[in-house]
Order: sequence, then C-alpha cells, then structure tokens
Amino acid sequence: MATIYEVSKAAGVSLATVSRVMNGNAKVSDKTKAKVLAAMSELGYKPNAIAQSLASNRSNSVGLMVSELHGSFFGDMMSTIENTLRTAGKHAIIAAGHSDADKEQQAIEFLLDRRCDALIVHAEAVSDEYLIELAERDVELVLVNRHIPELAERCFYTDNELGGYLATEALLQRGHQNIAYISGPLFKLDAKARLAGHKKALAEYDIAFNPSLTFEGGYHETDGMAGFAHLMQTGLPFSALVCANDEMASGAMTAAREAGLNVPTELSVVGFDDVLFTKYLYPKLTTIDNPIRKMGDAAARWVLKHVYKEKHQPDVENLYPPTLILRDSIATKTKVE
Amino acid sequence: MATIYEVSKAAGVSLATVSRVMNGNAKVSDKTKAKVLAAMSELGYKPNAIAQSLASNRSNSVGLMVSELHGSFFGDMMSTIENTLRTAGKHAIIAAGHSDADKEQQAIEFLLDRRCDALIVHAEAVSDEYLIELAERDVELVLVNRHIPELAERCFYTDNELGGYLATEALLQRGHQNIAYISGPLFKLDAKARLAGHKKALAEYDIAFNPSLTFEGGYHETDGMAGFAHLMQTGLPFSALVCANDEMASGAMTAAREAGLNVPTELSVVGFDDVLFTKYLYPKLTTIDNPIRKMGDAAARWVLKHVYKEKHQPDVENLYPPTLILRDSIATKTKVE
DNA sequence: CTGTTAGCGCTTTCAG
DNA sequence: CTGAAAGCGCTAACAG
Repeated sequence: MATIYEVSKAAGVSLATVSRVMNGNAKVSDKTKAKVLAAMSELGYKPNAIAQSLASNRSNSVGLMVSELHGSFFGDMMSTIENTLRTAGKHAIIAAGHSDADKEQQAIEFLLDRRCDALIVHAEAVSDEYLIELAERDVELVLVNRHIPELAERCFYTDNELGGYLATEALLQRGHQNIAYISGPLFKLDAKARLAGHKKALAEYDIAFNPSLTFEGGYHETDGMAGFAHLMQTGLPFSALVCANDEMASGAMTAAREAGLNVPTELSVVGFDDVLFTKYLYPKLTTIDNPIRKMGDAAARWVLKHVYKEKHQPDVENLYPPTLILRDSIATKTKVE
Repeated sequence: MATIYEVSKAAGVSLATVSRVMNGNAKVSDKTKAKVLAAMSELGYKPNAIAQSLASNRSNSVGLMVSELHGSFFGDMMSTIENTLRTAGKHAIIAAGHSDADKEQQAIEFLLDRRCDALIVHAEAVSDEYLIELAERDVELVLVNRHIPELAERCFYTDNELGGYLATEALLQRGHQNIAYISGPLFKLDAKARLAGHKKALAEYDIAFNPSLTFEGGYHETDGMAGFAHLMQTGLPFSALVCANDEMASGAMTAAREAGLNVPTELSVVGFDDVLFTKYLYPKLTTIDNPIRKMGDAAARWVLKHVYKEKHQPDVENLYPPTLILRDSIATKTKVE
C-alpha cells in the first residue's frame, strides 16, 4: 500500500502538497496538481483513513445507536442514514441498545470511545437527563424519534399526539362511538403522546374517555393479543380498536379473528408506524405513517451540515407530521350491531 | 481528554508500561499495575482508538456489507453480528450494496478504504470471481449465505437445496400431486438451489416436473402476486404452491384470497426463510427456517478466532441445515377437489 | 519487569 | 503557491 510519502517522491513535490491536492482546501497550481494526481493513480494510492483521522482529529465516522437492529422500523432508518452518510464519504458505526437503559448507555459510551465525530441516537430507555448531560459533553448529539425541549434543534421527531389523534379521528368519522385503545408502555413518551391524541379526538367528538377500554401493552405483537383478550373480558362493547403500533394491531387482529370476529365489519382496527409488513397483513392494515425515513435523512444531513460543515446542505425540518394511511382494516359503523 | 503520556506522568512510569497494562500482553508487576490503574481512573483516561489503530495497524473494526439494510432477514443477521463483535470490543461498520453489482463492489471498496480488519459480506449481485479475487488480496473475507467452493472455509451458508426439498416434501407427504412453484431470480445461486430441491422431491415421488407450473420472481411480494396470477392463467390445476421466499408467499396468499381461494383448504402454501413477519400472516405461514442468526454468529466468531486470534473461540460449522417450520398454511389434500 | 526510542501516515502551522 | 517540520496518541522492538 503506497503512502503519501511515496506519492510525493514520485511526483517530485512535498508531502504537504500531496495532502493539499487530496483535501482540496488550499491552492495548488494546476501543473503540480496534475503531477500529483498522476503519481497517485500510478501507484494506486489510497489515503489511510486512520492516519488521516489521527492527524486531523476527525474520524469521519458517525455513531448510530438504535434500540434494535431488526424490525422494519430500524431497518428503514439505518438504511437512509447510512446512505446519505456514505454519499458524503463518512461511515456509520452501529451499536444496538436493545431497549435497555444500561445497554443503551453502554452502546453510546462504546461509540464515544470509538471517537465518532457525531452520534445519531434512537434511544428508548435512557432518560432525558442522561441525554441532556451527554449533549453538554463535547459530543455532537442528534436524536431521532424523540423530542427533548432542551435539545430541540437536534431532535428529529414526529408529532405522535397528532398521529394518535388521526387514528381515532378516522374511526370517529366513520361513526364509531365505542373505541378501545391498546397503548404502548406509558413510560415512553411516544406512547404517552399517542394516547393523548386519542383522548383529544374523543373529546372533540364529545365522547367520554373510558379507562376500562384501554390496555397498556409493550409494543409487541403478543401485547396486542393480550390486550384484545383483556378488552373482551371487560364485557364492554366496542366496534373499533386503535393500537399504538402495528405489531400490536397485528396481534389484536389475530386474536379477534380467533374470537370469531370479522375485521373490519365487526371490528375496525387502526395501527401506528406503517411498518413494512403492514401491507402483508390480512386485511391490510389502516395505520399512521411514521415518517422514519425522512427523520433519518434529516438527522444525517444535520450532521453533515453542522459537524462536517458541508456547504449547500439545506436546513432541515425537525418535526415530521404523521398522516393517515387508509387501507382495509376499518369500516363504517353499521347501525345495528 | 487525557493521553497516555499524562497517565504515565501521573503514575510515575513510562509510556510503555501504561501501554502494557492496557493491553495486558506483557508482564507488569502488581504494584506498578495498581499505580497505573489508579492514575488512569483518576484522570478518566480512555485510550484513543484511532491512535491505537494507527500504531498497531489494526482498526478493530470489521466491515459488514449487506445487500439491504431493511428487511427482517438482514436485521436479524446484523443484530447477531454486531452483538458478538461488540462483546469482543470490536465494532461493525456497515455499508449497503442494494443488490446491485456495482454498488456492492463500491460498498466493499469503501469498507476496505476504511481499513477494516475483516469483511463480513452478504453479497447477492457480485460475481464469484470478484469475491475470489478479493479474498486473494490481503483482505480477511468471510461470506454469509453464499457458498463458493474455492472459499469454503470462509463461507457460512445453508443448504438451500435441502430447504427446497423439505418444502415440497411436506406437501407431497400430505397427498398433493400438483405443486406449483414460484422461484427467486434464477441467476442467484440460492434461488437455483431451492428450485433444484423442489425438483428432487418431485422426482422421489415419481411426479414429473412441469415447467408450466413454475414462475420466476424477484423475491418481492409483488412477484408472489404476479406469479399466482400467471399460474392461474395457465389453467393447469394445482392444490399447493411453494414459494422461494416468505415475501412472495405472502403476495401469493393475498392474490389467492382475492381470487376467492381459501388457504389452506383450497390451496396450500409454503414459504422460505422464516422471516419475522411470517407469523403475523393469516394464516400463519408454513415455511423453511433459514438459520440466518446462526450463520451471522458463526461468521463473527470466525473473524474473532482467525483475524483477532482469540483463544477459546471454538471452531464453527460452515453449513447450517434448514428445517421445516410447520404452521397453518398447508393442509392435507382432500380426495375430491 | 521497565524504560527508551522510533515510527504508524497524515495534517497543519509557519516560513518563504 | 510550495516546502519543512512538528506533532496526533499510541505500539513495539530493543536494551537493560
């Protein structure tokens, strides 16, 4: 592997000059530049990224902490981020936090030890305080799918409350009055916000929120099944069900079917996230689009602009409003049940 | 950020000694070791991974090239790999190849420029020749889900032919005689092998393979739908359908349902991969387990053992036989249709 | 067991 | 516009 020294010798110039043509940050005459370029290609020279990092104090790597590595949600996010980063010659180092506060923290420290220039974090378990404190260290931190007011400009998130509102509104518009709700774990902000949106929609339609028609799940498919069973057990009537994510909606639909209910004629179901498998479900799930791809791209661009000082990188939005994706799992409420 | 030099001063020893206690590769007396450790924690010292890499010519990073970043299949794989790598203090740098030969090659070169110590590659588009040539460079290469005889010890793969065989066999055992097949793109080895397994099973049951009952898809859900439509159009009777992956099986089931067929009573369907969403489908899909997690883990361990010379790292298997996962999408053939 | 001394390959002042 | 030279923070012989 040729080094910069060999190139400089071959081109008859100094190390510094070779470095300059590589980085294009200082004027070099066209003539010498051509000589250097020729020498480089002749030797098949490739800069050593590690040495560059050490000398420049830039690793050109950004750490990507996600709570999980599998699942369409994270796949989409990583895919976008990796793509816009690599286009800019930076690379992504990944670490998974497994939705556990300790492990998330470990993953972040691991990335920091790796001297990442910036951190794009999708944390679910770690506290706001920890993240705020982290941002106050010398770390360039960016948060995806999480909104912490103190860190507002570095947060890329969706309006979960609006999403919850839209889900329930779609049902209300179709004449449903008794709407059950399976929430995510309420210690998570997004779960809380989605539930708040649900309540807000009910209030607008002058329908009292009934806590008994609510079940708190853990965002897993099985929680959807358990939730449905629990709701049935209350004996309370409901013609529609909102689930705080698609996995739970899937579980609930399965349970409903096993209980002999037809979806959507006897029970309308709405999910949340518009995860990939959503369109494989039967019936195809009506859900809320969680613009995860846009948020990932925005996070990456923010880093490019603010950390790597890329010009021409436009400003990015921080808030990405969700929308309703209307498919086959909801129906208009029939007069007689 | 404290450097090794400050630590050595604080502990009253030389740089070399500090380095030794960090790496634990040479004898240091307990007393001096204690002094050094004390100084390190007092200063909050963290080694600079970049400087270590430059000096030792080891980046402690392994490149992970996957054809896609989303999809349960890759998520599972990356998750496993990242996990076993990080436990060993190494990190994963990811790059996506997007199932395109040029882009896969670019992604690999990108990783190489990054001075990865090893490459774990899940390539779909790139040729065997390229990979063989790559392995002959000074690159530590490992292949997942691909078998190239010349690189046998560095390949971690499943027996796709056996998988195809098992899928069709399950149907034959249940009395099906007319079995349609939707294959993956036949330029891909796994698609070819799965089809070969299908044919082999048919032959064992003395059933002639009918090319008209076969459709070549591209592994996407829509190909499953198109495939089903095409098969129906032939007018040929078939009571069962094998699909070369789960996505296509999902598409075919949807199309069958839209055509008024009941799955499994009127049409039995088998998929391949046992991807996560498979159990969300209705009916739950009978499929072939593709031991992707085990292969990922094996690949990572191979790197740990052979590249990083970790002791106690047991030898790993190269071949991971698939198994049938029996769920609800197939039924015994009824006498009368 | 411990210290000295070269570098690893590149960036970056500082002169000229 | 170009060159010289001083590191970046650490590892790894080589002595002792």
